[in-house]
Amino acid sequence: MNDSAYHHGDLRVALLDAAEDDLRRIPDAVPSIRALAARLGVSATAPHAHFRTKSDLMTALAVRGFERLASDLKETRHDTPDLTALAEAYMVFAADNLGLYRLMFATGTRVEYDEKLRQVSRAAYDMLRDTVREVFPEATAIEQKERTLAAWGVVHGLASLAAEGRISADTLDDRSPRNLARIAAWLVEGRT
Amino acid sequence: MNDSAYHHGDLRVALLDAAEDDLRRIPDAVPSIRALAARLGVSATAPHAHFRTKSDLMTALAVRGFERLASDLKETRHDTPDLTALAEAYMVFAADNLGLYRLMFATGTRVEYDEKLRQVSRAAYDMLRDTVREVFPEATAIEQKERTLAAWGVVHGLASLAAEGRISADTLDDRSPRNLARIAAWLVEGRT
DNA sequence: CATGTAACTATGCAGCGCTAACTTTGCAAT
DNA sequence: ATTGCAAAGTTAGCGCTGCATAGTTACATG
Repeated sequence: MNDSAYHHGDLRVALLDAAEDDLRRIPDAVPSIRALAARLGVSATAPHAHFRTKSDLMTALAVRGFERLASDLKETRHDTPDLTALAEAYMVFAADNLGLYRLMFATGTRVEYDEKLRQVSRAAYDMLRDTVREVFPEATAIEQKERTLAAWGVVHGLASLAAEGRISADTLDDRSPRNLARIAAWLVEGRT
Repeated sequence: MNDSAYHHGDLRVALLDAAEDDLRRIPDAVPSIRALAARLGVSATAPHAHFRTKSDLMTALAVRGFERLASDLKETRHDTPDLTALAEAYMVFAADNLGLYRLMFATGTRVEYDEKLRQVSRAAYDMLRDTVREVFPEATAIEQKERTLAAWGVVHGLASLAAEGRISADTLDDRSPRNLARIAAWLVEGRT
């Protein structure tokens, strides 16, 4: 609430915003703490007061990512269970937030060590689980579990492959999020 | 062939071996050139004569990874087309070569800029494509393409999620490569 | 008004990738 | 055999990184 040199106001949020902005502009580069600090006009070690390690900053960033992803998924889901629409929202998120999406599933981002992260990533997963349950109401509990996991796998797999540029034009003509979602949902729904 | 201080013998291969060994021992850490050089008893900049940049070293490592993956897949495939067996070989490779597998699909590893890398990763993909074709001989060309991509997506997706520790015990009881492969193949084959 | 604490600065360390200039070695052509 | 040259390796050094430590400032609270 104050713009004097000291006490930036909300450096914590400003750091996350700046990092996310960097990630959006150059998805291939991992933002550096020092560069973020310089950009915000604070000393190189100021961020350390808000994030003990760089990993903590990245985890906080991933948390925001999962919150936004869950929010996006929720928006498409509230009316009627539609696996294709849900998958498309997922693909669009991955494509529109490439750097952030990579970070969310990066090696350094260890779900098991951060309760908040586990919570929000679980929330996104539950969205998918509920939809699968509604699409296959007659399936056994185990089948629903396995189909949910398989659905997550194919959606995340295709999104990741697309994100890393692993799907060549030769492999698939239309590599749009919409088409990738169609293929994923087609497989999960078991059409032939 | 010579162990004098100069002319290590085959520093290039030794670097790749050492890096792979590091990756196997600490899958979460990216090997540093300087540390590799120190371990091999050469100066910090000696590797530069064989790999212009670190990215080049990583790419070469990824190439070896894809060669081994393709070789593993080939071994399971030569007799009869079996999606489950192929998927299991994939899952086992990912689990047994965690660090290397991550590297192969890491952001820095850009298939589009390295002809050799494109070639070997394509070879692994073709293995999957051929099996899908044999399992669904009556499908149209487009359907085969899409099912192959979907199969790759679910196999890679589940392998990645497992590799990053994203599948909790609550989500799936048996997280063994074998069971993950079973689920992936089950989805691809369209059983209900 | 005193004081403690959260937020920030300054300094410095070790490690990183990479460049540049130089030295050693082995091979190949004369 | 000698020479010349390119490949392989060395040393020195730059700029960047994350992080620890110690000191400083500002605000909130008694």
